Amino acid sequence: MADRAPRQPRYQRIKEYILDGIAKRTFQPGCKIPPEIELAQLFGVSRMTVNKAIRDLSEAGILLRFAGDGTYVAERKAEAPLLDVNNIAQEIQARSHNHSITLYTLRAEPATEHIALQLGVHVGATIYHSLLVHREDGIPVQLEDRFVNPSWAPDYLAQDFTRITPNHYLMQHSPLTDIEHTVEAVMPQREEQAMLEISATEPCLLVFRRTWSHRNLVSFARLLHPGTRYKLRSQTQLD
Amino acid sequence: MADRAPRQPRYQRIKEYILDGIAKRTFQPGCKIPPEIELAQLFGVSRMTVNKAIRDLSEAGILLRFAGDGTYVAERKAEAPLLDVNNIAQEIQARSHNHSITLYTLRAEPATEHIALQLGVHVGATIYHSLLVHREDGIPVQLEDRFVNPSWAPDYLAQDFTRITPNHYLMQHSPLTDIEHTVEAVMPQREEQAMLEISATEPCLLVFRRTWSHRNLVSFARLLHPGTRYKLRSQTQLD
DNA sequence: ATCAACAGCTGGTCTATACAAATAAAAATA
DNA sequence: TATTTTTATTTGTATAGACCAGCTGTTGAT
Repeated sequence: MADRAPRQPRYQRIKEYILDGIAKRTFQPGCKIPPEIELAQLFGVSRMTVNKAIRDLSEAGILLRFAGDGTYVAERKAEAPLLDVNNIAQEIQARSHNHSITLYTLRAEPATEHIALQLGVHVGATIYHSLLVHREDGIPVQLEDRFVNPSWAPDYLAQDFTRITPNHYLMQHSPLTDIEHTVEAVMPQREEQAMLEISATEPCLLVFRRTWSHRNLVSFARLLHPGTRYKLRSQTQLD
Repeated sequence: MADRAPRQPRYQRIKEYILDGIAKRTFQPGCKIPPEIELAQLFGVSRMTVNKAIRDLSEAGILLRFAGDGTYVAERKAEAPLLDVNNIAQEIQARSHNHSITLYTLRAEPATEHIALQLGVHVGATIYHSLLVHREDGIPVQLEDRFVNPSWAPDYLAQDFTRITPNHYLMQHSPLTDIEHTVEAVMPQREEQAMLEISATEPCLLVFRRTWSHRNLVSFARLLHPGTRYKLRSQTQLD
């Protein structure tokens, strides 16, 4: 039991070499990197080992491979897709518009069966609940109905959510490690129509979002957007 | 130009064997699949070839591997990230349901101003247009209205889209390198209601998708999903 | 000048083998 | 019985070599 040193695979060094080269601009986006056989000689490994390293980077979208031609550095990085979607305040500010919040509810409640299931707590356990509307230049663009597990955000109720967003507070206190989204189209309920200042016939985008911090399910949010005022957008580069 | 037969790699057959087993419930979620060496004997290939097949499925989140133990069928369906929502056929098959297509339109047309803008061609240029409905066990789940740049998919009109999906054809002929999505909630038009067999009051998820292959804007699709029959789902692990 | 045939390069796949590392099950020990 | 050690199994990594298919640039013919 002496050597607990986790021996690093050789292909790892090659991956680092490539990634370093990209970071240091030795390998610029769009340029061709040395062929497998050359890297194999350079590192003193077999071609298949180089292949493993390059293939990994290719599957990760960092490199583009063309049989008979060569391997190229991808132009743009794959962005974390839906991350932008969560920070609506940032989004609005990026458009040079004014972001404001109307707070409707902020309190501790017992968890209903549905909420308990989503948050992974027992029915009746105390959870924190916030309900607020995000506005862009005064116009409602998102109804945020959020349930938080008190264990991972004890000071949640003490925050001033007319000044900072729940998302902002949570990000600071329990770093986001996992997100789950589901998106569907729905018709708004009566109270929701009022808070979003829309008609009963306007379809809405409903986004459910659950966020984890190191395996802990921190919060569960229901984000409702008027169909005519909001779009989700994402751009990704694959391989 | 004799052999247009795209020789299929051997590991592909092994992947299909596994995926079939999962679809047919021979390999149920959580159960262990045969070890590499056994599959190698079964298919008469070397272990490394089996390794490639299993590794691919593992990286896709369909299988879970444990050194010294074995390979297991993943419990949760690796839900496609929102961006992967492209392959609706695969999604349906993963649920062990029947996927079918009703084709409404497949023809060449002059590009309207809007389409030209989206596809990056000149107004009036000839583009290919397909309109079809995807069904899950006979029930419409997606209306696919697609416009394709003929330059990157010359044989598009010759395909039998009741058998393969446009997406499948495009993936084979111009590997996907970039995707752009926008998502919004809308009410369906009259004709759309009919094709999706829904009522005029059912909100729909409208997904615009543009796909690139090595910088070339290949296709522009408008995907309409009945709100009550479809959800987008995405799960992201950050770090 | 244009086009077709060819050769060389590059990645894609595959083999047969080998050893390492992790795990589970069996065996030996306290 | 409970714990430790051993063994067998399984995946992970790695090699050297091989052939194929697609791309590019060159050569050669028209």
